[in-house]
Amino acid sequence: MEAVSLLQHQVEQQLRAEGDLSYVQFQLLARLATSHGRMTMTQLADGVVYSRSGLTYQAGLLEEAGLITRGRSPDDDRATLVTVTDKGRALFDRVLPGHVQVTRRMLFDPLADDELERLGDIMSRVRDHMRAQPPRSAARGNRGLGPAARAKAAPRE
Amino acid sequence: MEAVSLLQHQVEQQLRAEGDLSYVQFQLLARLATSHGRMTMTQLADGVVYSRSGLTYQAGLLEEAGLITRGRSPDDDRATLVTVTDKGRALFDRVLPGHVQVTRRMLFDPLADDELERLGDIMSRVRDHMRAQPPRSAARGNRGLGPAARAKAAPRE
DNA sequence: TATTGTTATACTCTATAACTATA
DNA sequence: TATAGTTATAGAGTATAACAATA
Repeated sequence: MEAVSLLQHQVEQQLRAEGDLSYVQFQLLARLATSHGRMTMTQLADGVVYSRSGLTYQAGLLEEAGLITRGRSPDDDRATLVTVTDKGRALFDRVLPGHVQVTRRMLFDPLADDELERLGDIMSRVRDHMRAQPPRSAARGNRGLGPAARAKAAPRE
Repeated sequence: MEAVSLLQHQVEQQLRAEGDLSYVQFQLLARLATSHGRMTMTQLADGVVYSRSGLTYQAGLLEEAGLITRGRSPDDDRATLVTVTDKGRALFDRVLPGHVQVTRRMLFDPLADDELERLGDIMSRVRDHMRAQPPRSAARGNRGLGPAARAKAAPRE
């Protein structure tokens, strides 16, 4: 966990310094820039964010910054389709090399090839296992964000 | 990173539900409960927190909750010695089993013994490597919290 | 001069609940 | 009745800068 914390911190520093992005924002941008077309908010949220309102907030920031666009879906009038703008793509492209560099320097460099491969295998399996875990509290009004979101627990007080 | 995110989220849920603790607070408590005597704020911060004020804030919460005590160090009048109270130890003991259970269920269960061992080896080495990395911006007024803290970058604006 | 720690402050982010609108 | 998304709001947490006190 300490290694992860150090990595996350460094990654966030780089993203903030070179693109004024949080890691969550970078992930959202990466999803959109990597995918072909548009995505709904729900699709976009999956695995990145644990509440709907959290995504709305982040999407609001990204839209305000001109990195994404939101519009009604023609298929489903309830859904919002999110698209990366050229500016968004440009920012992603501008930030990505530094991100790769940090990741490499911090995580990949000290590992031998077979170790890195093994790490990937292990963590992929762990991820799949976690996604398949039944949520602890399957509270109502809290569905539609995938397994990760559904794992959200009861209110604090 | 997704696996880590899912794990962290579940761990935080458990700690919040069973002990009303954040993960940072749990880590601080764990350090103190595990160590024999008292620790200075600086020692306590190492590897857990990235700013002095952040630790002061968290220590304030823990003290207010009666989980720790802060007092002047006899050796160094600048330093603050932090001690776990009985209540703090009790809370840690109460929360720990659930923490172990979550960790086991989410992370350990899907792995074979040798895989878990390998994961430990790999991540330990990664951690050591990261700790040894030279900070990107060795800004002044930002020392004394160990390598992790020193990695802190320039102000945002 | 450097280090330890605190405080004031500003800001980011997250989450719950309530709500609108569509399927 | 369920789902998609937004809004209002409250609260937790973090970090910078300025500061006081000691080494």
